[in-house]
Amino acid sequence: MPELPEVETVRRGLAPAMEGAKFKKVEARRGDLRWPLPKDFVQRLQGQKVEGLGRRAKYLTVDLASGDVLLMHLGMSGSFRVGGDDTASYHHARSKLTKHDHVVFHMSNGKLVTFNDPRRFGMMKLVTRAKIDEEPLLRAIGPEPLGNEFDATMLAKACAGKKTSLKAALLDQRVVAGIGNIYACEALHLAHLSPKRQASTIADRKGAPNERAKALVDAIRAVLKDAIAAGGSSLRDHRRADGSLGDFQHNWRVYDREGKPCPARGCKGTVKRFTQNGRSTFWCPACQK
DNA sequence: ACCTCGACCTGCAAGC
DNA sequence: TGCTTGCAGGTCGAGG
Repeated sequence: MPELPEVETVRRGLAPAMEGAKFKKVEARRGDLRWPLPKDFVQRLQGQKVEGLGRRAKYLTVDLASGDVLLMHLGMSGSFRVGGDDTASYHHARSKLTKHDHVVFHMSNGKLVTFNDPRRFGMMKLVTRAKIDEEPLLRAIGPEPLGNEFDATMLAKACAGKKTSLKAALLDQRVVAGIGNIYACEALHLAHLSPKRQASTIADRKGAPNERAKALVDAIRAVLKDAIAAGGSSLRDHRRADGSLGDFQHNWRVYDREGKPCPARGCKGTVKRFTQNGRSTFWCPACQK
């Protein structure tokens, strides 16, 4: 379930298992993810020390002492599992593998980190850190919504002149990083803005932000922060017995709540669903203008 | 250059 | 019970 908050939660869950440790052994059990794993994938990882785990948009970045960066994306159905200390035998560890466990990292600290992805829309790739600014997958990605550079001025400038809908603009990773179908719906609802509204209407003719742009920036920040906080608590308190990461409880306002009462204060509306750019949009026509 | 849509995959729930 | 259909949190790349 990977939009920015989920990926950030995964990053925080993986950090204690990976940072400072080396890849003792890497198993590429199934290399045909979104793109094939490079043939030197295992060789370039094994023996390398992990200096740190980062995130850019919905990508996880693993910085290696070699100067390589392991770039990973969860696609639609990717998740990680952190196994307990691998003091048991290799064969015991193997016996716990399940269907769709495509890549397994045996870390030098005994932790077992397993990537599972039924639909295989996820990906892993090795890039050179010195050339990461040239990486095509990252090059065009817009500002981090929780970073300092993201504000109403930026968002309005990115949306100015756009003929497409506000929701489609939020899903465009070049406009702002890390928002997916759920948090686009959630942020628009919190900001009381219609997903159908033309994106350019959050800016004036010169591209300067109006009140809508400001409300949307605040809403985006709020829903993402809340979701990360929920993920963090889930990581601490409700972590599944098998250590799965990337899957936790949400309390959505409108997403997947078709027919339910609108949660906005004082609104008597009902949550509706319709298809927009091939994807489900959930919203309240009564309070989202 | 912008925008929309198909394609990539598997699993699951709902309907008949 | 079994079959079919539609839908799922992403995003690249083709084509208009």
